[in-house]
Amino acid sequence: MVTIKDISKRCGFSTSTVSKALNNSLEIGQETTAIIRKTALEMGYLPNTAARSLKTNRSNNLGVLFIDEMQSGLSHEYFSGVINSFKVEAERLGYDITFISHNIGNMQMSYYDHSVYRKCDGVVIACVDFSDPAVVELIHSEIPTVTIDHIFNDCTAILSDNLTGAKDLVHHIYEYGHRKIAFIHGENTSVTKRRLAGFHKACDALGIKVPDEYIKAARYHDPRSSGLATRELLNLPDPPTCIMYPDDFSFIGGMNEIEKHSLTIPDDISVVGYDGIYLSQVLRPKLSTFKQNTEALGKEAAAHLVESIVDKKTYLPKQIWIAGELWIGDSVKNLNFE
Amino acid sequence: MVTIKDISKRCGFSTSTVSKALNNSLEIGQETTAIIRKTALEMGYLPNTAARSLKTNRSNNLGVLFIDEMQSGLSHEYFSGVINSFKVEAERLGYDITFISHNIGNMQMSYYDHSVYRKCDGVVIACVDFSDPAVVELIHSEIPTVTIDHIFNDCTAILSDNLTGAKDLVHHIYEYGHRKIAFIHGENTSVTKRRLAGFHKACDALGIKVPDEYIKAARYHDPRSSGLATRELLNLPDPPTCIMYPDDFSFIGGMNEIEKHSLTIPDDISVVGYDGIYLSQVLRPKLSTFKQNTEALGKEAAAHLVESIVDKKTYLPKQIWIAGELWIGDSVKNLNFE
DNA sequence: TTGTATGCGTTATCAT
DNA sequence: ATGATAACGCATACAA
Repeated sequence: MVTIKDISKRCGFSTSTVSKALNNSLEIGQETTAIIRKTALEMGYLPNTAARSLKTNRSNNLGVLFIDEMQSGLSHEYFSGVINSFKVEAERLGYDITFISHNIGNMQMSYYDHSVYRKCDGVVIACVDFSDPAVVELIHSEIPTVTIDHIFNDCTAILSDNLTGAKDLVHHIYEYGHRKIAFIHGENTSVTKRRLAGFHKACDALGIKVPDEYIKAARYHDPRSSGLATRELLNLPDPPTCIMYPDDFSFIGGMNEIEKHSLTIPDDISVVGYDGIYLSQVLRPKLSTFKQNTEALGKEAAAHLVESIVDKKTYLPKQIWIAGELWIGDSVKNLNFE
Repeated sequence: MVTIKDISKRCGFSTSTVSKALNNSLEIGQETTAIIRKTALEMGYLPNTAARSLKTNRSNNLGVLFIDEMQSGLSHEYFSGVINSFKVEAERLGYDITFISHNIGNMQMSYYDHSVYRKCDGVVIACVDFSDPAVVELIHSEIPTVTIDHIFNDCTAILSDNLTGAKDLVHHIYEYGHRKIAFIHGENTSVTKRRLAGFHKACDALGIKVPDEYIKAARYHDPRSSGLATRELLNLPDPPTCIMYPDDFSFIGGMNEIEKHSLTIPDDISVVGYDGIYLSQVLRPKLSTFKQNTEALGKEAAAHLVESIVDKKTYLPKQIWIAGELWIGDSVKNLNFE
């Protein structure tokens, strides 16, 4: 391990001069800086992050906290898309990422503790249940945080535009002639609230009456609960002609249930998903869905988190809305040509 | 931040005693240890990883290096499955994970440099192209490494049993009456070599002759190239009755091509995938495939990597083979009842 | 503009 | 069994 001391010896400047030069300090003469940087490069110098971190209390490390209730981990395509994009942007900005979780070894610790333990300069939080006290503790701590899809006071939020998403879907379905639209929603989170609001707003605007029994609760990313909800909807005396699902993945549960009823999509029943995961585009019929821009979500999250770290004194929390895109597939029957 | 010093003051023992007690050193009396650990807990002490790492040259941090040529990142379900399982086991053993990559900020560094920079105690490597010199450099360095699906001398390898996988698929296809089996394979890696070997061995054993034009090269996780290969196969004067794909994901390219030819799976053409990703099970017809045990792969990788770190002196590199499982779907037509 | 000295929090060596 | 002290590599306050 070549250290600042080694460089210092090699080129005859003191360690502090070397240190300053390597940090592009303006105190040091240009020529000196050049020499020092050159020898550092030649010697293959790498800063010792531990020493630097000990001294500066910064780690160039960003924490990533994500938990979904289904424990899908990285196989949750929406989250993994966001995280991957977050990682790319974080690395571009000079940060590594560390996953934050409860238990490390036999140490039980809170998310906050883990973040402190790893000296994360900031943490991005994406999860379904933002009411978890451990999550709240972290958000209200002195550690800069950015949330995905949830608004906290004094914390920047990167938000997928769920209101518009739900609206756009309803409008699309309406344009195809449907008037009996059911909505299976996920856990009662702010995401769900906004989607429900978008759904009802659009229905109101279009003059569609939605019977209470057309609104069913299920869970995100859980085909089973969406399957059950689907069954209830199909068994209704006056069933809907189109079902909106919590997400593309959950729709699979509905799909199986629809198959069991010997119904065909979209001829007997229309459906739409949400997310625009890869799967949605290779199913037959292709699923109509609302594509969330995971790439932009992750990138913005990293950019704002880093900004809030660097400009800690002046940074003001923001809410960044990320637009999505309606993807029209073949899962909604066009009733206009009947 | 509560430090050892704070604990030392509070309970009247020296910092070194406290340090030893917290590390369960046998030098310290049981009673003393108990007192110290209790106050540490009360005060909410968390070790400072930077200081510890600076002193011990260990970080309790494992590097994860994964690169696929298609840049799919975490959306590559096979890798993300392995990594997620790796992460879970690593955390259980007291390690955090850090992603290793080339550029961090404006620093260009090799994978090895990055691993050193982050003081990784060990690195797990999963990628398509193990011939990359930067990967080889890391593997041959003093940093303990474990590879996934590739064997290097003096480096533990966790290997999915691709030979058996290909064999099992061929046998299944054969049992369903097929004799004209084509194989679209991925890049020329050791994984591909083993699958090809398994394919040919099985065909030989079953007395199947495989014309050269039934073997097509494509790329893993790349629907486009598999689509092209599929087209070539379908346009053959004597086309195969069953096509084996590099992986489930790539199969989608073949599926589209088959659709374009107005052929139906499995009535006109049978297919099998590889991997057993979620997608394969919700396609209609359900894809017959070989499920790789990503969970076991990740877990074993973490366990062996940690073992090689802890028992650095005595550890001997191993090769761990992980069995998979044939998943029979509906994508291979049973010709026996024709 | 450059150099000297100090301390971040921890562990390890050595002495008691 | 416990304590004093040094050192890990770096950044910085201060001196020159």
